[in-house]
Amino acid sequence: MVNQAHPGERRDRPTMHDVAALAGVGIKTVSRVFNDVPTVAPDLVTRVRTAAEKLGYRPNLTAASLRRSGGRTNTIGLLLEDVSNPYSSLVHRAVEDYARARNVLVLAGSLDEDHDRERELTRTLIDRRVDGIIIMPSSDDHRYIVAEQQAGVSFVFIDRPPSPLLADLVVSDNRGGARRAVQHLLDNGRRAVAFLGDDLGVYTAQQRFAGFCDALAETGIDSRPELVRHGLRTASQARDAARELLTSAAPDAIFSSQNLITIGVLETLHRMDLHRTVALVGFDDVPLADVVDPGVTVMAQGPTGIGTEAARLLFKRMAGDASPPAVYTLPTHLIVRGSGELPVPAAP
Amino acid sequence: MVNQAHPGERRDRPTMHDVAALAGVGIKTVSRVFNDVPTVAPDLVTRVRTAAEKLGYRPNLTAASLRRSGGRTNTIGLLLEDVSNPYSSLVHRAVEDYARARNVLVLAGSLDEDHDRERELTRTLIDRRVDGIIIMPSSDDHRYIVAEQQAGVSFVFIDRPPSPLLADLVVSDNRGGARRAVQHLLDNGRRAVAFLGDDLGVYTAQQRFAGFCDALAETGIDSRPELVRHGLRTASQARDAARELLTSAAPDAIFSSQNLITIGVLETLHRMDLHRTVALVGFDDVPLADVVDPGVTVMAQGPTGIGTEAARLLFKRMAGDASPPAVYTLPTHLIVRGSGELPVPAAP
DNA sequence: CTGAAAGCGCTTACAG
DNA sequence: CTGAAAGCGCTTACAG
Repeated sequence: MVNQAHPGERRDRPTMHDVAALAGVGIKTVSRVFNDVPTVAPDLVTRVRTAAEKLGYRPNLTAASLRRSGGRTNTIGLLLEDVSNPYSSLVHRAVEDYARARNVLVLAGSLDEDHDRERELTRTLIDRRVDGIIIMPSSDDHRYIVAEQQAGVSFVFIDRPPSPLLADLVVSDNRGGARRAVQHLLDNGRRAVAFLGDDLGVYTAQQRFAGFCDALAETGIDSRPELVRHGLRTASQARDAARELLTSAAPDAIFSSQNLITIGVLETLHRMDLHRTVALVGFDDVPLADVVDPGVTVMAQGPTGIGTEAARLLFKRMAGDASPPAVYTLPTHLIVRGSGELPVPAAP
Repeated sequence: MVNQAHPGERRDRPTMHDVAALAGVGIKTVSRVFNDVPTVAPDLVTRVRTAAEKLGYRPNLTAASLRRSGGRTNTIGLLLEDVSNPYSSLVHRAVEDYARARNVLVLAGSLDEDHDRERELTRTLIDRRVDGIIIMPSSDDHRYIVAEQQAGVSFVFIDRPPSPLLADLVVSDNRGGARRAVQHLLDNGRRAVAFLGDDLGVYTAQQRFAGFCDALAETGIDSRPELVRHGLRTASQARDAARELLTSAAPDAIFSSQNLITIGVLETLHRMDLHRTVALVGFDDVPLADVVDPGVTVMAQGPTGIGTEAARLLFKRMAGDASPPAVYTLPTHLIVRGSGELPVPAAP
């Protein structure tokens, strides 16, 4: 009778010893075969592979990494604001693709802008001995990474700088992109441009607000505090803030500094039937931007480019590059779709 | 002079031995302290914690799991169609939250509907000795998981059944949901309802098409092959297929069986200015569905519910539950927003 | 080219 | 309550 496995019956995993015994070789030979060491005699390779196949042997990579010089686990950590955020998840995919091509797996986690969670998750990743970490940080003090870097863990920051600047940073040109977005509204005849943004403590919000101010200053327009709203974190907060702002002040255009905010603003503009009157440019692209009427003009970032670049830098660091930390600024580009180019109503 | 760390200088990580030596205890005591064993004398706990703090000691969890009974790594794998797909990424977040609350980390990967990639990534996860795997499968033969289950790895499937049914499955009520969606179009006076869907080899596409047929049959409407398009995988393919279908046939309504397809169809309806004439109901919610005019009526699934339920089942299995595999069907719900309820034009 | 011994950083099993 | 020995499944360093 065949040794048929009984479902549910627990069976121990075979180890290198089992394979070695069945193949009639030493375990070191099994190790060589599974690590593709070329100097093993062909007939031994065959015997080992046959035995392994028969036993259903699979090497234990975590055990392997324990003794390996450098202790590399071939795993990297990726800490995002939220893995389900469209922007974050595109970064994630780019990092995954880059890593997978190099036989490295990605442990991803969401920080939700929580300082403590950043520390806690970083620590957890360290305890698993990841080889490197790509992080979209939520805290503003990163001195804790120094000890990890000395222990051999590489870091690359995304979107927001580590403080102090202890590791590479990959960012979009937030300030320049925001300036060009607002300039676009001004070029289209708008004069009372409102700003809706995230908490100013958030680096990107800060930079984009600075770009907003740059554009106004260059054109010689005074900034009007009643047209500015900070501290918006969700689409629904943005929706409410937009309604309040559109009711209390009279902007003729809105610059929304982030995709969730753009979505909230859009909802309000449509509800209040102002979508053909008040111009809108958003920072960061949004899904369906093409389908809404008018289409949403945005200053787009390239999450894929950011993820790929961050992964490239991380692997370079993991390979031993010890040059000083640098900042990599990626360009943004304007996608014109209609909402930013509405005809200005004739003056009364 | 303080022993200031020199940046860039590589420094070995302290181990339990180092902590034990500094604290003047055995390594087993250090182990007990870091595992919160309550029977350690308070002063020893203090000495160990102080020494660990001073050395910057962090336990090596991968080493710990090696000897631990059961060899648990406190890591699970999550294989999705694409981590950057809005639906997949919401499932991911739900799984992450459930796992994190239990001190378990998630290794996520994208399968892109590729059979080989499923095998390959599953194998990679196994080689890292994950405790369990949640998978949205792309292949149609899952006998390979039996050996892994016997070795103690738990599996839960999402969206599509394993074949044969070797593990738990969590799915939306695809067939029933599709039937109700199409019924909704029929209830609103539509009679020539078109179907746009993914490859029929994909389980969900199959089920949703069956639901489409159910609704027509119940109402006594003959199915018309010229109104059906299968094999659509991307938004742009759907966009083109919709244009071709709307040109060649004359549907008065469209049921799009998936979010990317809904997006493609929407683009075409708007471009051809048919969005107020041809009714639309999509399966699965899409972003900005509220903002488009008319709003997009959808039969929504709950990715968060699916992720949470899958995680709950996986942890139950990992805790030792050996009951027979079961199918968990989660309800879908109709979100009425306008596109499915357009007034029917008066007959000529 | 091959393999026996030692060791990676922990936990288990056991003795005191 | 505490610790010395053995072992998890591999790789390193070394001898033949």
